[in-house]
Amino acid sequence: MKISSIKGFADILPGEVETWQFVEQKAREVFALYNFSEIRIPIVEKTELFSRSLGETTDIVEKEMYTFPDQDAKESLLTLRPEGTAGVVRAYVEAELYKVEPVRKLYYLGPMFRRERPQKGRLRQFYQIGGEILGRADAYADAELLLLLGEFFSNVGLDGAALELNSLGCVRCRPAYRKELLAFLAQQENKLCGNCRRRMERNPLRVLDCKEESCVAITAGAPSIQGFLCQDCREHFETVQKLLRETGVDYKLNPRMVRGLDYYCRTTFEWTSDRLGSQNAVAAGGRYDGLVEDLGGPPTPGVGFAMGMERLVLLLGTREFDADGARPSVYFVSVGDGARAWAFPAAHKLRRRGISVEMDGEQKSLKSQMRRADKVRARYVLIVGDDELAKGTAVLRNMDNKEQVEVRLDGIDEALAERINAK
RNA sequence: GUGAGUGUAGCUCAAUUUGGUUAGAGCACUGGACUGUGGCUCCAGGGGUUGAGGGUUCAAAUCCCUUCACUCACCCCA
Repeated sequence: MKISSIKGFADILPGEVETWQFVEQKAREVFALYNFSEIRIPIVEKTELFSRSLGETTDIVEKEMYTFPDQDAKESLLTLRPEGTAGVVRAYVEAELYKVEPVRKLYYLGPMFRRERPQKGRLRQFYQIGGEILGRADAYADAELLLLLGEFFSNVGLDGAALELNSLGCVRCRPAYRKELLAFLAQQENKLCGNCRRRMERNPLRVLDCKEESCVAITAGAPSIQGFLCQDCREHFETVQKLLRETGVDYKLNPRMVRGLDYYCRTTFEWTSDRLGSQNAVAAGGRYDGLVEDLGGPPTPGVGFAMGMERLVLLLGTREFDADGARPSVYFVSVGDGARAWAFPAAHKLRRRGISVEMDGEQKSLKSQMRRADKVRARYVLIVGDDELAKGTAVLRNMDNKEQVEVRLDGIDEALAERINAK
């Protein structure tokens, strides 16, 4: 009976993993450029961390988390992290990072878990790269994060992603808007779809995001959050936009954009692509000024984003990345037991000098060993047979230009090292 | 959680409409032509419980039922 991977959990195999490595490397580069430090946090946390930070009534907390009791303490529930921000903030508070330096720019990358029905660009274990700026309330922080993302997308060669912006207001001004919106929706409640009627109770802002045609028509006339922003929120949002314009970042305002997590306030954003099917957000995030305090830290503003790696990889495609690193420098072809006995320790010596060597251990025909060498794209082949061994020589063949020379086995590692490093 | 579509060799697909000998092809793999020299060419070979289980039938990849998996969409999100 074969065992298969479980639904929504995928392997990333050679041929595809190179794209992932490329993306990760570019991400580390851009984070370094903006002075972010990496943080590594656990994959499992207390359930309470997520229910408290994301919001009890969000879909994630209500039905998508992998939650289980710990072995010895049945009362304590654990959860596979469904997102990264909660853990980062928890760590920030727990290690009291704010005491030494309240402003922290952190990034993480790794797997997240949500038990949803898999589809294009959506898995149950999925990977995110995220960045957070903690301790800064100024609009420059928001804009910096957006610039970083734009820079990253251009560095990995992603085009066609569009940025949408909105402001959700803050604890001071959002309630008034919410009330107004609710009053508006209540007037036409019977014309809204069933979903939206449910949304009115949980999160009325979500109704704005409905794709149902009738709902879109109704909400077209709904009051806009923009009109309700308090002075501070309005100025903040205007500054963010001004900074984007000044740095030449294209964006579109989308007053209907709503985020799914309760902790967001003020600036929210989403980078989308129309090539992703229905899960079109490749990166998204926003400000979460109350979160640190909610999790037991001092009042500390924050802003962050998360990016879906499989979605990004989907967009980049498995294009050919320069696989030179995977090319062995030398392939040892040995004919005869004596030759093989010589080849094994010789390969070891070369590898210790930093030269990649592949060898055939099966003593197949010369032809098949050559084919193998060609398949793994070896630069050189060193052919050693018992005849050569007796003479103390070997044949070194350049696989790219077919030139081959006879070389002495004495000091072969030096000779090879020289030749290969010269290349 | 709901709906639809698809499951045949490692991969891409034929044969399913109209049930009928031994389920084919290309690519890939292994070997040979070339007895110690890769790619190209030619030849040969290995590889299948037709996703699984049950049913109908003289006969099932093909028809029916069940189940599983995958995919896409709803929902939601990155």
